[in-house]
Amino acid sequence: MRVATWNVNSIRARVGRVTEWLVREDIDVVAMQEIKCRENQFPFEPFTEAGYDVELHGLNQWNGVAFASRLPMEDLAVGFEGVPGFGKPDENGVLPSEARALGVTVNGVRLWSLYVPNGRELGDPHYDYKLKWLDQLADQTRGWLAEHPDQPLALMGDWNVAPLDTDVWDLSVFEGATHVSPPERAAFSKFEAIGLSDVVRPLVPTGYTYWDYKQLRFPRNEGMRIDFIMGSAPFASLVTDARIDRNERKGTAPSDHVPVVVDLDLDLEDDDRPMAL
DNA sequence: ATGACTTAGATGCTAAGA
Repeated sequence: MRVATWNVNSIRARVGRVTEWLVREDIDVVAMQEIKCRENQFPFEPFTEAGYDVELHGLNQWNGVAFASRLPMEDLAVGFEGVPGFGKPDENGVLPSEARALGVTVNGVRLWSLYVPNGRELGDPHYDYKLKWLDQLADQTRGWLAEHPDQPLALMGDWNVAPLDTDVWDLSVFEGATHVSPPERAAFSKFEAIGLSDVVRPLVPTGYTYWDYKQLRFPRNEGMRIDFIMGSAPFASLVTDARIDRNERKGTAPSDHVPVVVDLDLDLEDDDRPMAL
């Protein structure tokens, strides 16, 4: 099973590129972020024609997460329990919830499409929101892992954190900026502490997943590695290959992020399982 | 010159991205 994650930066502006890529690259399931539309605006037809079903969570022109899959998707989860909100409180003091998390199960593998809040600037309310959002996600994931210790799980998406100094092209540019600050990196490392690991990094040690549209960042290869597939131990044991599709940053009207892909061998798990028939 | 892209909506501007 070939699984991918891709911040598409508006599915309506990119649907041709995305569906052509899915077919060309033989992708079974893709988690998308920043679809930037509601369900009644989503371009379903090109996906259907390409053989993919779509599940999505989109509230307005901001954020929005989705899955496209040519295998059956089950157990849809919109957001996660206790997900923090952001913005103007309603009459009950409740902050609006944003469309940043969607879960599905495919072939018994639990998958999440995640769009972690950007944070904007250190000290900005959005920065605190980002840290709380990650903390709550980690807490929920820890509980889920305890309840389903043998089921493969992957948290996939745009994490908006560069965990290593080498995940940005020039650390000095990021002094006092988001994405590299110690609290953000601590929030990211909490996922490793509960048993997840970046399943792509061992197979693809270098390379970025995002380049800003401005200032010739892509031609100069001044990018950031911020899109990750964080897998549980049972998920990691299925991974046979991984890649970052840098070519998708080229050509006409690209997203500013590129797809991250992993290949899973679902039979491998059965062979390795001591209690297998 | 405090901006150099790109997107969507409330469009001829603003907000947001990272």
